[in-house]
Amino acid sequence: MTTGTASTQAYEQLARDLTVGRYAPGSRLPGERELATQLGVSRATLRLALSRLESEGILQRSAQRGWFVPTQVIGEPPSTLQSFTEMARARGLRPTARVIRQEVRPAGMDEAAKLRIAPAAPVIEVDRLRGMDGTPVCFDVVVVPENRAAALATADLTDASLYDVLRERCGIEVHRSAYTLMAESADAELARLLGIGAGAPVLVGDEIAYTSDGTPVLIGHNKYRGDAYRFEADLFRRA
Amino acid sequence: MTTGTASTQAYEQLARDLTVGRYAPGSRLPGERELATQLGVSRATLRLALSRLESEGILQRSAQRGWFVPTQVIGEPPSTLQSFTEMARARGLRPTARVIRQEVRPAGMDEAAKLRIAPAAPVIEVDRLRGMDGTPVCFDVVVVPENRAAALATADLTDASLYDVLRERCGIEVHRSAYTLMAESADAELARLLGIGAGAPVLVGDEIAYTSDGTPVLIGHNKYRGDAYRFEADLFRRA
DNA sequence: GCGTTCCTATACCAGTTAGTCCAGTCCTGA
DNA sequence: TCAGGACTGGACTAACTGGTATAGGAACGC
Repeated sequence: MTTGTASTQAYEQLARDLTVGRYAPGSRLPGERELATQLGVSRATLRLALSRLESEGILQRSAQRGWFVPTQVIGEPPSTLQSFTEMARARGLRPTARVIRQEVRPAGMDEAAKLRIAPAAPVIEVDRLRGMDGTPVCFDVVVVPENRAAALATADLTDASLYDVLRERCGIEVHRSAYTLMAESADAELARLLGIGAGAPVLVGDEIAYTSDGTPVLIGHNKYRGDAYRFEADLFRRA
Repeated sequence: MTTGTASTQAYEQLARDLTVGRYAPGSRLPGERELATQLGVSRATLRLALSRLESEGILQRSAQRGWFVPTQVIGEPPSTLQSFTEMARARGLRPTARVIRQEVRPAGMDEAAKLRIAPAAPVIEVDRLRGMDGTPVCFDVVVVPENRAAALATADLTDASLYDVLRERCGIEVHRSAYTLMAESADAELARLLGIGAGAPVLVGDEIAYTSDGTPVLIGHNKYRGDAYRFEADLFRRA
């Protein structure tokens, strides 16, 4: 006989069976009761071995369904709206933002149409230079109706997430954004702000953000350094 | 697997698919039997998830007919996968495509990884110059595993929709694509093909397309003229 | 002696599965 | 116009699943 406790032996036997390919990836193992009988241990002991295999990622449990051999496939994230701030943090970088302009002014005709407000109704415009770890990456213009987000006019938006401010200070929860992306060349002013050469490629994103009831609440216009930013999304094909 | 019961997982998966626009508003979902298979749960479990979605107003049931996505009052179409061909037709333009290269070659290391095939396994590469009404708009490289789409190697892809050919000739239905977009400058060769100046901005899209069971079937690399193409998508914020 | 640790055995619970049967809906072809 | 077949969701059952709790036996160190 071998050495070790019964649960360790069961663990090792299962690990062997799995590496040897006794159970196909994606398949379900026999039930705990049957497996325990096969291995000659009690169910409680078997479960210790199974839990150990799960903690090592060799097995996956699914309550009331069974134990499964993992498939190598990892699920990709669905297309999701991620703010610049969140994106930077997800990459372990510190998001920064320098406010260049922050003022209340009358809405232009197309802005009013997009935001479904009266022409020349007051809007707040915030221009910011956004970066990661201090390096400028994006020039960002945001326009919000003043009657919906008055607090934004005076809030300190330096290094802050605008989405966070909208949610916490104005009670506005962005749910969906219609995005348009295109490639342009940087003009002299933008090139200076982003620290790139004039004519360098920039990724231009236009956004209209909506709350969950479909009300437009924000117009965004972002110009990203072409060499420092990517845009990712999942798209679905209709059945 | 993640956490929670199977029915909760099915519920969450369906909710994700719905917010992300996998099923169009007003459309019918696949039958319960097929949907259960797709989600890897039994029909009874699926029905728990469906009932929960119904109680939240996310789905509507119609006995003996099917499950329907409620039509939204407001809102533009959600992010949906639209081929170049479809996009051109939707704008009343005639999509064109000139085949520049069409060959079978061994897959590179990263291609093999993305397509989950063996390194150096044969793949079909198709390079095309695509346009609308004859004006070149996009240089398009597509890589597909040869064992899944042998017919593609010999098909005439001039002015054809590659997605259509994949579906009709190879039985491959693209369901989801992971997209990455960035801005670059055109090099001399690309500038010549697209008829733009060297250094002009181009919108570069990288795509990995999957079937409904999550198998990667296609790598796409598209370079669009910055002044002739926009990319549109709807993004959703996680609940 | 005692307590600890590991193991066995048993029982019950809520969730899940696969299967069957039914009635209503829809499409197609005579 | 009508009949039939294919498909739909609705409802139900029996068997099975892992999750949990319980009680008791066996080996070991002190």
